[in-house]
Amino acid sequence: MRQEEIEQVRHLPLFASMEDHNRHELLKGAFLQRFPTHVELIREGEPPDFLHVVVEGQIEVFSRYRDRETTVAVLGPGASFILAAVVLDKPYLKSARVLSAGRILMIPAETVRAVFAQDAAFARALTQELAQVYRGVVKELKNQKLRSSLERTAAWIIRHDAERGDTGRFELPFDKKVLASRLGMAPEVLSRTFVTLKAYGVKVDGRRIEISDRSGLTKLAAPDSLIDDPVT
Amino acid sequence: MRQEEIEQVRHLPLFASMEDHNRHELLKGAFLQRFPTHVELIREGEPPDFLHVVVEGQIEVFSRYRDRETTVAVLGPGASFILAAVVLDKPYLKSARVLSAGRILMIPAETVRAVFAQDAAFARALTQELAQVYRGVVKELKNQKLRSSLERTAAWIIRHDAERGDTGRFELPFDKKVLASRLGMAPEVLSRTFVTLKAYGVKVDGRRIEISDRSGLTKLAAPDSLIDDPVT
DNA sequence: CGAAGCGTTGAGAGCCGTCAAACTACGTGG
DNA sequence: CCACGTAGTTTGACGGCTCTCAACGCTTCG
Repeated sequence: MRQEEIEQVRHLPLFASMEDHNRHELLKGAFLQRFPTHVELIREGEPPDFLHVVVEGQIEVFSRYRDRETTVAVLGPGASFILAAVVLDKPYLKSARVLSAGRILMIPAETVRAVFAQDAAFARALTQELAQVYRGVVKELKNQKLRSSLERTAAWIIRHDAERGDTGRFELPFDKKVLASRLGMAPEVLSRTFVTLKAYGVKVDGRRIEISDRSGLTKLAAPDSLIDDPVT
Repeated sequence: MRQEEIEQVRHLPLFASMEDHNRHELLKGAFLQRFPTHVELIREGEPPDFLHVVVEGQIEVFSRYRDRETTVAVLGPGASFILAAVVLDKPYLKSARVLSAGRILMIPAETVRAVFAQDAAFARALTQELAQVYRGVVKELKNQKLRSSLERTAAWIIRHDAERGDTGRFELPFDKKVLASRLGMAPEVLSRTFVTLKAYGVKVDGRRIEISDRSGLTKLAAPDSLIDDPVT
């Protein structure tokens, strides 16, 4: 990795507090790799070779079972993935593919574990990172088990709007097909859900979403900070 | 805590590798408390006060939303819970109640964070523990999103039988009501699912389960180590 | 221009939840 | 020891949610 590239990633929470020479150790064996759309970066069941960090672009994390497939998450810059598999040296539980082209920082799994064993600050950063993502999955599990498709969709719209500054209008960051899978429903169901949401003041035109009756939508979704809030 | 009680918990993976004086520090402020059935130990939304470790008995971890409720996990001896909330000092995402009476080790959250900041071995143990439970929730999310009720129930039976030594017969460890919630369905649905499973050689009599056609059941459930295997 | 993929819509079926009633198991108090 | 109440479980009826299959329009791209 070039010095300039290291500068781009050293401020990520995962690396920020660690000792300089350990960060150097960690990053000197790393690659910053470009990937085109559709490439499958990792495949569930395989042993972990690299810790991946999204630097640019969008990554879809998904999982297969029989002939089905579901999207677990869509990651943007700053997010790392398959950290737990790397730490425990156990097979990936999820696959990942490039949704929109970008660059991925890849750190050899062996190096991550070695530095983890040496650098206490890094170990603590990993703990915090894992605690964070753990809570994220728990929220997603609650979202799935406790809400209907309509509620999940409404809640997603409110949350996504909030992340974009509560302007009441935004563009879908990826295909509806992916959103449907992410929300745990068939594409046809999402399509019909959008139709239903018209009555709640949600206008959908292609990728453009507009919220005209926030209170009605909020009443429908019943947002809950213990499910929807990304920071709590 | 008495010395004798400390002996009972010091060998848990969470405490095994840490320095003696830090373990002492951690445990000296801890309580080993008895709780009767039905008591609600923690309530989602509240700030974390103690790290809880099950020493004896059964704990149901669940979550509420609107007038609904779902069981996230049922924990037995050796399991800790709400570790992530304690580490990050953020509100509990889940509630917990006593399913069958027992004893809980309660370590003040403040102490956990203090020792975490001091003892590198403890920090690493936390990382591993969190990585482990993280993977557990991911598997559960896949289980929910990728399988039908029938498949989840069949897979649960196979897995639970395997944990008991593949004898082909075992007793439900808790009420069917709880199992239904754990598996993500209404009690009535579980009841009907058991009826359907008769055709696959599963006999249900009260709490007694018997598997007579393992291959048929396996074909139905399509067990997947990346969903069902507790150690992978 | 044609092919391929996405999104929408319709039709139909199956899965799942709710409500209600009846039955069972269990523990408590008389 | 029995009567009773409570909670868990089962069953039926019903409706709604969600999935699948299929057809069609639209956009994109080679």
